[in-house]
Amino acid sequence: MSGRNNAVDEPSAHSLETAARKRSRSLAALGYTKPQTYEELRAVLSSGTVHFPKRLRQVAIFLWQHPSEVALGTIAQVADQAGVQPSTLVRFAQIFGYSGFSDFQLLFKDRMKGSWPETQGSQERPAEPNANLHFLNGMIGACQASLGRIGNGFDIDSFETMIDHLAAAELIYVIGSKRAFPVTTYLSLTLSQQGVRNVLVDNVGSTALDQVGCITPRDAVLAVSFSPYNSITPDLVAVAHERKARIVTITDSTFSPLAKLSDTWLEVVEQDFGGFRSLAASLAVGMALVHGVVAQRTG
Amino acid sequence: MSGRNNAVDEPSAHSLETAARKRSRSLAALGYTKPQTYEELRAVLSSGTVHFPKRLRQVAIFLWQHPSEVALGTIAQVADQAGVQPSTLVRFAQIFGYSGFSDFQLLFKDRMKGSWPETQGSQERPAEPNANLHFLNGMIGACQASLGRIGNGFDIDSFETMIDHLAAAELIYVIGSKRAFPVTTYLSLTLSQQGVRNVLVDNVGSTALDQVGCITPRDAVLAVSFSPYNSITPDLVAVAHERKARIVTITDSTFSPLAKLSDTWLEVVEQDFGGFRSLAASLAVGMALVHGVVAQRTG
DNA sequence: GTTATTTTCGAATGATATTTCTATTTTTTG
DNA sequence: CAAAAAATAGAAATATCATTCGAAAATAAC
Repeated sequence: MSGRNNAVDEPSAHSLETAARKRSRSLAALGYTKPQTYEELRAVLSSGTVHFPKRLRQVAIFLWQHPSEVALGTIAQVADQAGVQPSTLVRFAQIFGYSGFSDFQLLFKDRMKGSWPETQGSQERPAEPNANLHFLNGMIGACQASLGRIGNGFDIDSFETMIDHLAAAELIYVIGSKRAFPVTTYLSLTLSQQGVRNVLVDNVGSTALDQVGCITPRDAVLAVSFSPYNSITPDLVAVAHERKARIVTITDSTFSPLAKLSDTWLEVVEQDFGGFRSLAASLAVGMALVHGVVAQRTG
Repeated sequence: MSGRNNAVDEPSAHSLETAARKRSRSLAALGYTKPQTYEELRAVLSSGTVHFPKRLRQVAIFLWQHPSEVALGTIAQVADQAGVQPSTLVRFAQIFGYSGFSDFQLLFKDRMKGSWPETQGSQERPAEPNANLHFLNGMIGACQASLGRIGNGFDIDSFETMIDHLAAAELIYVIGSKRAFPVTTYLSLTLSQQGVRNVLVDNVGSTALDQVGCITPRDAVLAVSFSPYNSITPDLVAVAHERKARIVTITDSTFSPLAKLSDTWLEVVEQDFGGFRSLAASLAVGMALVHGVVAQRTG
């Protein structure tokens, strides 16, 4: 784990000379550039252009077959499993132009995270010329990742139950603050456009508590809340709970104070990029809820 | 990464005594057994039986939402991302009966090793029997399509110019109604959180016209508008235009009345599914704008 | 409002992991 | 077959990491 930040690949006059003299052990001197991603590494390995001696070949094969072990393990563990010395792994990494194993291992870790190289380390990104564009792409990635995750362990039963509750309600109260507010805004608008009567509890004029004070047991609450759960939303939902309304919730973890107040809740985890969080998944799920309610009422 | 192999859980006479004396902070003494797998841990966390103080709750939420970061990172990296001290992570692990973070981290690593190789292929979506689920998938598809289209013919120059205008403004007015309102809400919130002063023109109390009446030539307007363009937004932007403010716009066609009023505008086309329209692309682009403005102002 | 308890923070410490270096073995070349 | 070059293993050194501990802050109880 000791990633050093020493500058490595400046071919000084001396190193060039040395390289020439000893017929260069490093690929860099052969015109190769060090792979920046796991895929690039794989491509190089499979190209067959490089011929390794026994132990290094052993390493290459192991990396190829057990990438996750490399990502998760320490150098000692990996070396052990591959049947070589730790130093052999370091040599291998250095042949590809990395400062050492830690540096090399980041390829495998990044691959597993499936996300961008987490702007840790001091390496600049030469591929993306424009910083703003890079952020845009990152944001798009975060949105798509959030959307993609909806499928994993999606609780269909809860989803259906939520639709039932909302469809059966006399009046739907839509509650959410801060980051959740854009979501509730859109849900409320869409509900209204579809002819489903609803109240958006927006706390304009600080009247939210009075509004929820009108809730009856025949009503339902659609609450949206994300961590950190320090907004007014839990308080409002608590009131609704006391007044015996049905409560359905979209939130991002079981630790949401709303989870225990709700009749049914659905977990939707949004990804962020550089601290800016996506809302795509919550909006999609919310829209689907609205659609389901409309379908059930009219069908 | 320092996984110790010290035998841990032999409850010596002394440790039992100690535990009893200080009313035991660990769950083990409460009859819990330490979770052996990631799923068990998740179950315990979600059971809601454990009540954590602030920082520990923060940890729990982070673990819940970013398991892969925990598996791949060092304690310092994880702590940093979760916004707590490294020692807090150790405490957390110890509450569950582990000797320390390394031990605890093995849960996450094991779970990653198991889940990666198998379930990553292209699994087909088994013809959705459920109508509601079908709609959800359609909605997700619409969002992803919208996001995917951003790349095609994206006008980088306009994008940059918009950032310039907004960054140079004394005060930013954010305007958008109906479907665009969720977008402007989120943009305004994020701007404020980043320390960029802005006014969200929400027309509460029908004061929008009066608000834009205060615009000066040193201000900028960030307008968002989609077809049909029958909202109040064009009127408001027209006023801003008369008052000589810089106007930048996100809209969905050249026919938008805002196009001709704007100094710069960007086309973002959202796809819809069954009449329910995505906002994902607009949000992503909007976030990127905000990020750019912040970067330019602070950089 | 005060006291007692729990929780958090941050620096010091102890342990582990990674890298470097050198002697030795293996391979290649003349 | 001998000599030179390259590759390897293993141990020592160094950087990094995880953990502990005491003081300070926050919280809860009285």
